[in-house]
Amino acid sequence: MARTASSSESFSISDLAAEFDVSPRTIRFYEEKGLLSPARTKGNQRIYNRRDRSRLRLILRGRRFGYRLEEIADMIGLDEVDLDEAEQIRQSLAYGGRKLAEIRSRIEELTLLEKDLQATAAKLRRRLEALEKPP
Amino acid sequence: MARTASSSESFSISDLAAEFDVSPRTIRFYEEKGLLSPARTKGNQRIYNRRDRSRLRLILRGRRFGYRLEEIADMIGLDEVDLDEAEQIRQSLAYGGRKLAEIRSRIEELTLLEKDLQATAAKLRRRLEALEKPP
DNA sequence: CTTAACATTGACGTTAACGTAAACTCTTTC
DNA sequence: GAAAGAGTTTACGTTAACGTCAATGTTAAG
Repeated sequence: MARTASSSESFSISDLAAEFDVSPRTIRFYEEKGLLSPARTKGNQRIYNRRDRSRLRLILRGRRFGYRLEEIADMIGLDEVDLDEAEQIRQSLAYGGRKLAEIRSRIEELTLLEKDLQATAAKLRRRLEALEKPP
Repeated sequence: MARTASSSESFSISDLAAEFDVSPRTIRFYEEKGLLSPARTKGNQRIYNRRDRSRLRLILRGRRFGYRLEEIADMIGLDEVDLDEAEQIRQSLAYGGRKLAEIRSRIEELTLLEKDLQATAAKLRRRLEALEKPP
Protein backbone atom coordinates (compact mmCIF):
# COMPACT_ATOMS: atom_id res chain seq x y z
CA MET A 1 0.00 0.00 0.00
CA ALA A 2 2.93 2.33 0.48
CA ARG A 3 5.51 3.54 -1.95
CA THR A 4 3.07 3.61 -4.82
CA ALA A 5 5.52 5.10 -7.29
CA SER A 6 7.99 2.52 -8.61
CA SER A 7 6.20 -0.04 -6.48
CA SER A 8 7.74 -2.93 -8.39
CA GLU A 9 11.22 -1.65 -7.65
CA SER A 10 11.30 -0.58 -4.04
CA PHE A 11 9.53 -1.43 -0.85
CA SER A 12 8.99 0.09 2.55
CA ILE A 13 9.69 -1.89 5.67
CA SER A 14 6.00 -2.52 6.24
CA ASP A 15 5.58 -3.68 2.64
CA LEU A 16 8.04 -6.45 3.29
CA ALA A 17 6.71 -7.09 6.75
CA ALA A 18 3.26 -7.66 5.29
CA GLU A 19 4.48 -9.72 2.37
CA PHE A 20 6.49 -12.10 4.52
CA ASP A 21 4.31 -11.93 7.59
CA VAL A 22 6.94 -10.79 10.01
CA SER A 23 7.10 -7.63 12.11
CA PRO A 24 9.05 -4.55 11.07
CA ARG A 25 11.05 -5.07 14.23
CA THR A 26 12.18 -8.42 12.91
CA ILE A 27 13.43 -6.84 9.71
CA ARG A 28 15.26 -4.12 11.58
CA PHE A 29 16.74 -6.76 13.81
CA TYR A 30 18.18 -8.58 10.82
CA GLU A 31 19.76 -5.34 9.76
CA GLU A 32 21.28 -4.86 13.21
CA LYS A 33 22.85 -8.26 12.77
CA GLY A 34 24.27 -7.26 9.41
CA LEU A 35 22.06 -9.48 7.30
CA LEU A 36 20.45 -6.63 5.41
CA SER A 37 21.55 -3.12 4.52
CA PRO A 38 18.84 -1.27 2.65
CA ALA A 39 19.21 2.23 1.29
CA ARG A 40 17.68 5.21 3.05
CA THR A 41 15.51 8.09 1.95
CA LYS A 42 16.56 11.67 2.61
CA GLY A 43 14.44 11.46 5.72
CA ASN A 44 16.35 8.36 6.87
CA GLN A 45 13.65 5.80 6.18
CA ARG A 46 14.61 2.41 4.85
CA ILE A 47 13.95 1.52 1.22
CA TYR A 48 14.41 -2.04 0.07
CA ASN A 49 15.06 -3.06 -3.52
CA ARG A 50 14.41 -6.44 -5.10
CA ARG A 51 17.77 -7.77 -4.05
CA ASP A 52 17.12 -6.84 -0.43
CA ARG A 53 13.75 -8.47 -0.76
CA SER A 54 15.06 -11.78 -1.99
CA ARG A 55 17.78 -11.74 0.59
CA LEU A 56 15.09 -11.39 3.24
CA ARG A 57 13.26 -14.30 1.70
CA LEU A 58 16.42 -16.37 1.90
CA ILE A 59 16.93 -15.42 5.54
CA LEU A 60 13.41 -16.42 6.45
CA ARG A 61 13.73 -19.62 4.52
CA GLY A 62 16.86 -20.52 6.44
CA ARG A 63 15.24 -19.59 9.71
CA ARG A 64 12.36 -21.91 9.07
CA PHE A 65 14.83 -24.77 9.13
CA GLY A 66 16.35 -23.91 12.42
CA TYR A 67 19.44 -22.18 11.13
CA ARG A 68 20.63 -19.44 13.37
CA LEU A 69 21.03 -15.96 11.98
CA GLU A 70 24.78 -16.15 12.30
CA GLU A 71 24.87 -19.29 10.20
CA ILE A 72 22.63 -17.70 7.64
CA ALA A 73 24.97 -14.73 7.50
CA ASP A 74 27.80 -17.13 6.71
CA MET A 75 25.72 -18.91 4.12
CA ILE A 76 25.02 -15.82 2.10
CA GLY A 77 28.66 -14.93 2.31
CA LEU A 78 28.95 -11.91 4.53
CA ASP A 79 31.84 -10.85 6.80
CA GLU A 80 35.40 -12.03 6.13
CA VAL A 81 35.61 -8.53 4.74
CA ASP A 82 39.25 -8.23 5.64
CA LEU A 83 40.34 -10.82 3.11
CA ASP A 84 41.10 -9.97 -0.47
CA GLU A 85 38.14 -10.55 -2.70
CA ALA A 86 39.29 -13.75 -4.38
CA GLU A 87 40.07 -15.39 -1.07
CA GLN A 88 36.79 -14.16 0.33
CA ILE A 89 34.96 -15.77 -2.55
CA ARG A 90 36.82 -19.02 -2.11
CA GLN A 91 35.85 -19.06 1.57
CA SER A 92 32.23 -18.41 0.76
CA LEU A 93 32.28 -21.17 -1.82
CA ALA A 94 33.74 -23.60 0.66
CA TYR A 95 31.17 -22.66 3.25
CA GLY A 96 28.39 -22.89 0.71
CA GLY A 97 29.55 -26.33 -0.31
CA ARG A 98 29.39 -27.58 3.24
CA LYS A 99 25.96 -26.08 3.69
CA LEU A 100 24.74 -27.71 0.51
CA ALA A 101 25.81 -31.09 1.79
CA GLU A 102 24.08 -30.34 5.06
CA ILE A 103 20.90 -29.36 3.29
CA ARG A 104 20.85 -32.55 1.29
CA SER A 105 21.22 -34.60 4.42
CA ARG A 106 18.42 -32.59 5.95
CA ILE A 107 16.19 -33.48 3.06
CA GLU A 108 16.92 -37.12 3.76
CA GLU A 109 16.20 -36.62 7.43
CA LEU A 110 12.95 -34.88 6.70
CA THR A 111 11.97 -37.87 4.68
CA LEU A 112 12.69 -40.03 7.70
CA LEU A 113 10.63 -37.73 9.89
CA GLU A 114 7.83 -38.02 7.38
CA LYS A 115 8.02 -41.79 7.62
CA ASP A 116 8.06 -41.70 11.41
CA LEU A 117 4.90 -39.67 11.42
CA GLN A 118 3.26 -41.91 8.87
CA ALA A 119 4.06 -44.93 10.98
CA THR A 120 2.66 -43.23 14.05
CA ALA A 121 -0.47 -42.34 12.15
CA ALA A 122 -0.88 -45.90 10.94
CA LYS A 123 -0.59 -47.20 14.48
CA LEU A 124 -3.16 -44.72 15.69
CA ARG A 125 -5.56 -45.70 12.93
CA ARG A 126 -5.28 -49.37 13.83
CA ARG A 127 -5.90 -48.53 17.47
CA LEU A 128 -8.89 -46.46 16.52
CA GLU A 129 -10.33 -49.29 14.44
CA ALA A 130 -9.94 -51.66 17.33
CA LEU A 131 -11.81 -49.23 19.50
CA GLU A 132 -14.62 -48.74 17.03
CA LYS A 133 -15.25 -52.26 15.79
CA PRO A 134 -16.11 -54.20 19.01
CA PRO A 135 -18.67 -51.80 20.54
CA MET B 1 29.58 -48.09 28.94
CA ALA B 2 26.98 -48.28 31.63
CA ARG B 3 24.18 -50.67 32.18
CA THR B 4 26.16 -53.59 30.87
CA ALA B 5 23.49 -56.13 31.61
CA SER B 6 20.62 -56.09 29.13
CA SER B 7 22.46 -53.31 27.34
CA SER B 8 20.39 -53.74 24.22
CA GLU B 9 17.19 -53.20 26.18
CA SER B 10 17.79 -50.29 28.49
CA PHE B 11 19.95 -47.24 28.64
CA SER B 12 21.18 -44.78 31.21
CA ILE B 13 20.80 -41.09 30.66
CA SER B 14 24.44 -40.74 29.73
CA ASP B 15 24.17 -43.62 27.29
CA LEU B 16 21.58 -41.68 25.35
CA ALA B 17 23.37 -38.40 25.83
CA ALA B 18 26.49 -39.90 24.28
CA GLU B 19 24.63 -41.65 21.49
CA PHE B 20 22.76 -38.54 20.38
CA ASP B 21 25.41 -36.03 21.34
CA VAL B 22 23.31 -33.98 23.70
CA SER B 23 23.78 -33.27 27.38
CA PRO B 24 22.02 -35.19 30.13
CA ARG B 25 20.51 -31.87 31.12
CA THR B 26 18.85 -31.67 27.73
CA ILE B 27 17.27 -35.06 28.17
CA ARG B 28 16.03 -34.21 31.65
CA PHE B 29 14.67 -30.99 30.28
CA TYR B 30 12.61 -32.87 27.71
CA GLU B 31 11.21 -34.92 30.53
CA GLU B 32 10.31 -31.77 32.48
CA LYS B 33 8.37 -30.70 29.42
CA GLY B 34 6.53 -33.98 29.32
CA LEU B 35 8.15 -35.31 26.16
CA LEU B 36 9.70 -38.31 27.84
CA SER B 37 8.82 -40.37 30.88
CA PRO B 38 11.37 -43.08 31.48
CA ALA B 39 11.13 -45.67 34.24
CA ARG B 40 13.21 -45.39 37.38
CA THR B 41 15.46 -47.74 39.26
CA LYS B 42 14.92 -48.45 42.93
CA GLY B 43 17.47 -45.75 43.54
CA ASN B 44 15.44 -43.28 41.47
CA GLN B 45 17.72 -43.17 38.46
CA ARG B 46 16.22 -42.97 35.01
CA ILE B 47 16.22 -46.02 32.77
CA TYR B 48 15.24 -45.65 29.16
CA ASN B 49 13.95 -48.45 26.98
CA ARG B 50 14.01 -48.66 23.21
CA ARG B 51 10.74 -46.83 22.86
CA ASP B 52 12.02 -43.96 24.97
CA ARG B 53 15.12 -43.97 22.86
CA SER B 54 13.33 -43.67 19.57
CA ARG B 55 11.07 -41.03 20.96
CA LEU B 56 14.16 -39.05 21.87
CA ARG B 57 15.43 -39.54 18.35
CA LEU B 58 12.15 -38.19 17.00
CA ILE B 59 12.32 -35.19 19.29
CA LEU B 60 15.84 -34.35 18.19
CA ARG B 61 14.91 -34.81 14.58
CA GLY B 62 12.05 -32.38 14.94
CA ARG B 63 14.24 -29.94 16.77
CA ARG B 64 16.73 -29.92 13.96
CA PHE B 65 14.04 -28.50 11.73
CA GLY B 66 13.14 -25.66 13.97
CA TYR B 67 10.08 -27.19 15.54
CA ARG B 68 9.54 -26.07 19.07
CA LEU B 69 9.27 -28.64 21.81
CA GLU B 70 5.62 -27.87 22.33
CA GLU B 71 4.88 -28.56 18.67
CA ILE B 72 6.82 -31.77 18.86
CA ALA B 73 4.79 -32.78 21.86
CA ASP B 74 1.66 -32.26 19.81
CA MET B 75 3.10 -34.19 16.90
CA ILE B 76 3.76 -37.29 18.92
CA GLY B 77 0.32 -37.03 20.36
CA LEU B 78 0.67 -36.14 23.99
CA ASP B 79 -1.68 -34.15 26.22
CA GLU B 80 -5.39 -33.92 25.41
CA VAL B 81 -5.50 -36.49 28.18
CA ASP B 82 -8.91 -35.37 29.30
CA LEU B 83 -10.59 -36.66 26.14
CA ASP B 84 -11.80 -40.21 25.73
CA GLU B 85 -9.27 -42.33 23.97
CA ALA B 86 -10.98 -42.52 20.58
CA GLU B 87 -11.39 -38.77 20.39
CA GLN B 88 -7.85 -38.30 21.55
CA ILE B 89 -6.65 -40.53 18.75
CA ARG B 90 -8.73 -38.68 16.20
CA GLN B 91 -7.20 -35.39 17.36
CA SER B 92 -3.72 -36.76 17.10
CA LEU B 93 -4.44 -38.07 13.64
CA ALA B 94 -5.73 -34.70 12.53
CA TYR B 95 -2.73 -32.96 13.95
CA GLY B 96 -0.40 -35.49 12.41
CA GLY B 97 -2.04 -35.00 9.04
CA ARG B 98 -1.45 -31.28 9.16
CA LYS B 99 2.12 -31.82 10.18
CA LEU B 100 2.66 -34.22 7.34
CA ALA B 101 1.48 -31.63 4.85
CA GLU B 102 3.76 -29.12 6.50
CA ILE B 103 6.70 -31.44 6.26
CA ARG B 104 6.13 -32.05 2.60
CA SER B 105 6.05 -28.35 1.92
CA ARG B 106 9.23 -28.04 3.92
CA ILE B 107 10.87 -30.56 1.69
CA GLU B 108 9.91 -28.45 -1.28
CA GLU B 109 11.22 -25.36 0.41
CA LEU B 110 14.47 -27.03 1.27
CA THR B 111 14.84 -27.83 -2.39
CA LEU B 112 14.35 -24.14 -3.14
CA LEU B 113 16.93 -23.25 -0.53
CA GLU B 114 19.27 -25.70 -2.16
CA LYS B 115 18.75 -24.01 -5.52
CA ASP B 116 19.30 -20.57 -4.02
CA LEU B 117 22.61 -21.66 -2.64
CA GLN B 118 23.60 -23.31 -5.89
CA ALA B 119 22.81 -20.12 -7.79
CA THR B 120 24.83 -18.10 -5.30
CA ALA B 121 27.71 -20.51 -5.67
CA ALA B 122 27.55 -20.30 -9.45
CA LYS B 123 27.67 -16.51 -9.30
CA LEU B 124 30.63 -16.62 -6.98
CA ARG B 125 32.46 -19.00 -9.25
CA ARG B 126 31.96 -16.75 -12.24
CA ARG B 127 33.20 -13.80 -10.25
CA LEU B 128 36.23 -15.75 -9.16
CA GLU B 129 37.03 -16.71 -12.72
CA ALA B 130 36.80 -13.09 -13.82
CA LEU B 131 39.23 -12.22 -11.07
CA GLU B 132 41.70 -14.96 -11.93
CA LYS B 133 41.75 -14.80 -15.73
CA PRO B 134 42.84 -11.17 -16.48
CA PRO B 135 45.82 -10.87 -14.09
C1' DC C 1 33.16 -51.59 52.13
C1' DT C 2 34.96 -47.85 50.25
C1' DT C 3 35.87 -44.89 46.65
C1' DA C 4 35.24 -43.03 41.99
C1' DA C 5 32.09 -42.22 38.60
C1' DC C 6 27.62 -41.23 37.62
C1' DA C 7 22.73 -39.46 38.78
C1' DT C 8 19.13 -36.41 41.03
C1' DT C 9 16.76 -32.19 42.29
C1' DG C 10 16.73 -27.24 42.74
C1' DA C 11 17.93 -22.94 41.64
C1' DC C 12 19.85 -19.42 39.18
C1' DG C 13 22.33 -17.86 34.76
C1' DT C 14 22.65 -17.36 29.68
C1' DT C 15 21.71 -16.59 24.79
C1' DA C 16 19.20 -15.88 20.52
C1' DA C 17 15.50 -13.67 18.55
C1' DC C 18 12.59 -10.90 18.84
C1' DG C 19 8.40 -7.84 21.55
C1' DT C 20 7.12 -3.56 23.57
C1' DA C 21 7.10 1.15 24.91
C1' DA C 22 8.65 5.89 24.65
C1' DA C 23 9.96 9.95 22.50
C1' DC C 24 10.55 11.75 18.27
C1' DT C 25 10.68 12.54 13.00
C1' DC C 26 8.81 11.82 8.12
C1' DT C 27 5.34 11.44 4.83
C1' DT C 28 0.82 11.53 3.16
C1' DT C 29 -3.72 13.11 2.97
C1' DC C 30 -7.35 16.12 3.45
C1' DG D 1 -0.52 23.20 6.87
C1' DA D 2 -2.23 20.19 10.24
C1' DA D 3 -3.53 15.89 11.71
C1' DA D 4 -2.99 10.96 11.03
C1' DG D 5 -0.26 7.35 10.00
C1' DA D 6 4.45 5.27 9.16
C1' DG D 7 9.02 5.14 10.38
C1' DT D 8 13.36 5.87 13.53
C1' DT D 9 16.33 5.06 17.52
C1' DT D 10 17.05 3.63 22.25
C1' DA D 11 16.36 0.79 25.83
C1' DC D 12 14.45 -2.50 28.55
C1' DG D 13 11.43 -6.92 28.72
C1' DT D 14 10.38 -11.73 27.38
C1' DT D 15 10.60 -16.61 26.13
C1' DA D 16 12.46 -21.07 24.80
C1' DA D 17 15.97 -24.12 25.53
C1' DC D 18 19.16 -25.27 27.69
C1' DG D 19 24.03 -24.43 30.84
C1' DT D 20 26.02 -24.43 35.26
C1' DC D 21 26.72 -24.95 39.92
C1' DA D 22 25.81 -27.12 44.50
C1' DA D 23 24.39 -30.34 47.68
C1' DT D 24 23.22 -35.01 48.00
C1' DG D 25 22.27 -39.76 46.76
C1' DT D 26 23.34 -44.24 43.88
C1' DT D 27 26.03 -47.74 41.52
C1' DA D 28 30.09 -50.28 39.89
C1' DA D 29 34.73 -51.74 40.60
C1' DG D 30 38.37 -53.23 43.23
